[in-house]
Amino acid sequence: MTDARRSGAETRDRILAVAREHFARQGYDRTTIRAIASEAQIDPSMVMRYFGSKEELFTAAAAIDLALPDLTEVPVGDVGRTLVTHFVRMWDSDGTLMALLRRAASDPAAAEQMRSIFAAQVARAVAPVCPDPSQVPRRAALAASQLLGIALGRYVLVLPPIVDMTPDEIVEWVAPTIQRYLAAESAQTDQDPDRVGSS
Amino acid sequence: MTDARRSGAETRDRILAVAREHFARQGYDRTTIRAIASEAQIDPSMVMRYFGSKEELFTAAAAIDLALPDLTEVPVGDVGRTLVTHFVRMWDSDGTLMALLRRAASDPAAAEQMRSIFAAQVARAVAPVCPDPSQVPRRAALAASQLLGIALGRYVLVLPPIVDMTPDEIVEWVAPTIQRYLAAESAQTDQDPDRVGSS
DNA sequence: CATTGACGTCAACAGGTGTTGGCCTACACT
DNA sequence: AGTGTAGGCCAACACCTGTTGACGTCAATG
Repeated sequence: MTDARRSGAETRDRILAVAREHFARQGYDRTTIRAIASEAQIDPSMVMRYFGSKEELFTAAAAIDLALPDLTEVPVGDVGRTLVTHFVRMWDSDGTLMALLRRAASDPAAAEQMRSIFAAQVARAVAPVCPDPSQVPRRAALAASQLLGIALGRYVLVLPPIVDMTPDEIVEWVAPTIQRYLAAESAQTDQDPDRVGSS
Repeated sequence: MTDARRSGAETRDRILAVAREHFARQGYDRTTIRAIASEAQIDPSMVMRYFGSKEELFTAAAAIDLALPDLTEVPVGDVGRTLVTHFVRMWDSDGTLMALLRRAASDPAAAEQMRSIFAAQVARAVAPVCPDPSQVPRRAALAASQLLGIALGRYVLVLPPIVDMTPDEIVEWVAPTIQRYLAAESAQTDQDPDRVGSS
């Protein structure tokens, strides 16, 4: 009857989109294949046929490209601001990273995925602005901790004061932190307080 | 047979202890009543009798007292350092907070619990050191975001660079951030009046 | 002694889960 | 035409989950 035959690759994409949204909103465990299939107007078995298993579906849905800007082309003093702006924008437009973060909270495999993203993308992008190459991982991790902390508060815990902040306000407050973690000469000293916050 | 009759309140505590550990390690969904009961050497139904439901068991296991120090008795400049030290020590000694954090990642009720802990304990403790009372929630939330971000990186995601840091090193790097969020005159300036670089 | 009540076990229910295999149908190709 | 194949649905399997109720059994209490 109503067969509504569809293109195949098209439904595959539709499943992926719905899956991303569900994973991002409810986390891995509470997301069911049946729910995804239902919302994608398809039979659950089709999800299996396309992706093999729930595990593989998640992996496919959580493939992430942070699309980090080339920091060598950014004035050194603007690195913090640039990164915070980038991440806030990314979180607001795509729930994929949130999905991964949620799952990482209770699944070691997803945590491993986050670690590899961190190492391959964040640490790499951030390297050129750190004073001491040997401290790149540490500085990158500190910056990541603050950025993820904001994401946690804003999208997962929904802490009202953070949710109420505009993207610009977040940038204003957090950028100096990232700037210090990445570019300060040492833990305790700021790099050049007089120049922070130009604009 | 081997009845090994026990004191009651004692087994209740045992269940609670095992539950805390499981919730902290695996999160809420992946923790099963059966597993808890098994490790506590008891029948699953006893867990229900003592706590009513898995939900209530979690609530009982996640009752948290942050035991925050009285910041009015701490030199203003040491507030950041004091708080970071306190939290790092707390995370290392008790997994309860981690259990709650993990669950909050996928369960709105646990997130709500975190919000109330935040409002009742963090915001309250932090209030006296903020310059502008109206900004207390925002400043407290920013501080919380950084502290939770570190917890996330160190205990949940297990980012090597953060795990490798000693508690003292974490304090060294993070304390200035907390200090600025709580006590700085504005987002962009450090608290030291001499360094306020106005244009 | 008898009875009560707390501590504990056992077995089962009811529902939801990922996953599988069989079957149907429309389209493209020979 | 006939045929293969990809897209799709249905029903079921096997398993695990929280939860429940009936049933023991020991100790203390009247």
